[in-house]
Amino acid sequence: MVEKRKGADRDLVGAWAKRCYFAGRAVMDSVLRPYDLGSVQWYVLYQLATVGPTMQRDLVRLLAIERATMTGIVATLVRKGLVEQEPDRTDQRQKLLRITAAGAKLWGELPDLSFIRSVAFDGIDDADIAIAVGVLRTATDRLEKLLEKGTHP
Amino acid sequence: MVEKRKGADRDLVGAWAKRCYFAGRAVMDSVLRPYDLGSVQWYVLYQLATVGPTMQRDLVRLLAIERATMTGIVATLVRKGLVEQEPDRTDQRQKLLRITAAGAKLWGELPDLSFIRSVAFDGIDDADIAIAVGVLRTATDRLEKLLEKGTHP
DNA sequence: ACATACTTGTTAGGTAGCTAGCGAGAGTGG
DNA sequence: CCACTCTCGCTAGCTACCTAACAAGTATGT
Repeated sequence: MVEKRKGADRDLVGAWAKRCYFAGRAVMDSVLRPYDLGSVQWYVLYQLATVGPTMQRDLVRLLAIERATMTGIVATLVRKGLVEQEPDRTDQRQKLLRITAAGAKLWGELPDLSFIRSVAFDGIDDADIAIAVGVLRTATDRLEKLLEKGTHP
Repeated sequence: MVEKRKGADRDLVGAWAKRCYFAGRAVMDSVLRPYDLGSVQWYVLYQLATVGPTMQRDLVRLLAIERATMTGIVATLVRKGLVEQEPDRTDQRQKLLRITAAGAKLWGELPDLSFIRSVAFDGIDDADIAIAVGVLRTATDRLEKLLEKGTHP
């Protein structure tokens, strides 16, 4: 009876990964809305506020998004006056990102977001969470490799 | 040594859920690009081709997206001539979606996408997949409930 | 019968992702 | 030294997600 439809959950991992991602982002967005900040903008500010000035291309790698996507996010933060962008002295192609005084002030006013993770995962067995991470990581690796091969003749 | 940092994986579930979702969508998009179709457009076509004419608001519920998002996706499919949209006779608010001849023809030419799930999950223990689904579902439920309470005073 | 409330879809505007293609700067081989 | 290639960021244009506000149609309560 347990074997009713073997592997039926395969169909669901992707769907739930999507819904979980969007649910988490929705909570984050709703907390950040009063501050007129998006979730990825928050992450860039987090990096610049807690780690320090960072090269734009390093942030691209950290967030695992495309260069073009980062361009837009940085442009928004610069437009709002929260972040400064200046060319590196030795390599003029790269740009260094630095939080501004206004950005640091806003960062100080933002609420702590760690409650989101608590709500989502408190009480769930750590071993189960480790298994979930393993499944997602394996699937992602395989899909990303497939994509590489497919596009790179 | 295993207990090094209890619950460290909590920080990762969200990140991997996101990457897994985007990796899957990227593969889907790259297969569908030659046909000038996006992943959600594919799903709408799938529904209309295999199940039959469907009310727009039912599709909204099936895909768990907002009405406004669906408006855009349907508009694109109508513009391409793949789908027809007509008001229901008894309830003029609702709109019925139906695949067109051109849509059915295109549907017949599309490749099978099930290989994506095989690549992602083949060889992974079914029990582990079930656990992953459980973790994602639990976290999603809690986040969605939190959001409901927060926005609905 | 009519005011009120709910449902459905649309419009407007914003966030976050993508590809394709360009240009400028930096590195490399002949 | 010059051509070639690679890297980094930007632009343009697309998909897919969201909220907020509105209009039209339906349902409901007095």
